[in-house]
Amino acid sequence: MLSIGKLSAATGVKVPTIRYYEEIGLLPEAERSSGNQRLYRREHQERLAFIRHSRELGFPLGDIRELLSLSDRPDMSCAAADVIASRQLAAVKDRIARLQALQEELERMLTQCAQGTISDCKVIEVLSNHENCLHADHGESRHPAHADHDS
Amino acid sequence: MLSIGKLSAATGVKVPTIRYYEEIGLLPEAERSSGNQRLYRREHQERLAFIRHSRELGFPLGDIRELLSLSDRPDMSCAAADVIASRQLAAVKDRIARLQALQEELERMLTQCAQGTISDCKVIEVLSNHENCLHADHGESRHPAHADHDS
DNA sequence: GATAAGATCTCTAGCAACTAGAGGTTCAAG
DNA sequence: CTTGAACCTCTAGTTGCTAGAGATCTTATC
Repeated sequence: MLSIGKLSAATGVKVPTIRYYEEIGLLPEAERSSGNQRLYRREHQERLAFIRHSRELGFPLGDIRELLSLSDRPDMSCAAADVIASRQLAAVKDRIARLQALQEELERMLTQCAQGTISDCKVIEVLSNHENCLHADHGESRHPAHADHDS
Repeated sequence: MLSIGKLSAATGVKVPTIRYYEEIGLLPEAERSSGNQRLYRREHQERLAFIRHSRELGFPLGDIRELLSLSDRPDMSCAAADVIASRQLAAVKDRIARLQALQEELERMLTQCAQGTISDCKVIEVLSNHENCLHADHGESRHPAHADHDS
C-alpha cells in the first residue's frame, strides 16, 4: 500500500496529476486510510505507469482512456489498439514534417540575418511577409495530438 | 478602414481571435464606428499578419510580443530578435528529435504486433513497460513552444 | 423608409492537461 | 508527544484560443 507521494515517486507522475487522473476517471478511486488519505496498490502503479508512458508517446488522454479499456479486455482482437497507435503514428509523422519545414524556415531566416539593425533584420522581415517563405504550409494541423506535458 | 470580418478574411485570423489579441494587448485597440464596431487600417492588418505568421512558425505569444516591440524600434540591433529566433529554432529541433524517437517507438510497436488478441498485443505491452523502449527519453521538453493553432 | 439578413458587439464558459495556492488535517520520526 | 512533512479539498490560473447567448448595428432589398 503506497501513499500518493510514494506512488508519485515510483512513477514520476506528480501528486496533483495523480489526483487529477482520478478526478477525470482515468485512475480508479483509491482506497483511503482511516485518516482519509489515498492508498494505492501495485495495480494502480501499473495503470499509472501505463498512462505515463502513453503520455510520453504523445497519446492524448482520450486515446489513453480507450487503450486502458482495451487492455482490460485481453481476449479481444487488438485491431482497435492498432488503429489508435496508427493514428498517433500518422499524427507524429505529420508533426515532424511540419516542424522540419519550420526548422528550415527559421534557419534560413537566421543565416540571412547580417546582424545589423532591426530595420534590415531578416528575422523580422520574414515574419512580416509570408511571401518570403519557401514553405507555404508550415502551420500545424487542426488536431494536434501534441505531447507537451510532464516535468 | 476594414471591419473585423474583412480583416479576418484578409489575414486568415478568426474574428474572435482578433478580439482576443486586442484583449491581451497584442493588437492595439481599434477605432470604432459610430455604432461601436471595430475599424482597422493597413497598419493593423500588417501587424496581424506578422502575428499570424509568427504563430505559424511556432512562436508563443510572449515571444511574438517581444518581436513586435523590437520591430517597432528599427534602429536597434537585431541581436535580440536573433536570440528569440534561435531559441525557437532550438526548441523546434528538440521537438523534432523527440518526435522522431516517438515515431520509431510507435513503428516498432506496430510492426511487432501480430494482430492477435489484446493479451499479446505489442502495442499494449510496450505501453505497459517503459523498459521495452529503445529510447528512454521520449518525453517532450518542459517548455514546449508548440504551435498548435489555427483552423 | 421599412424590414430582414447578416455581421458585429459584450460577456461568460469551455477545451487540454495540468499547475499553483490557500487553509486545514494526518502521519511518522525523534 | 510534538513537530514538520505529507496529505486533504477547493478554487483559480495557465496557453491560445473556440463556442454560445443575447443584444445591437449595418446593409441590401423592396
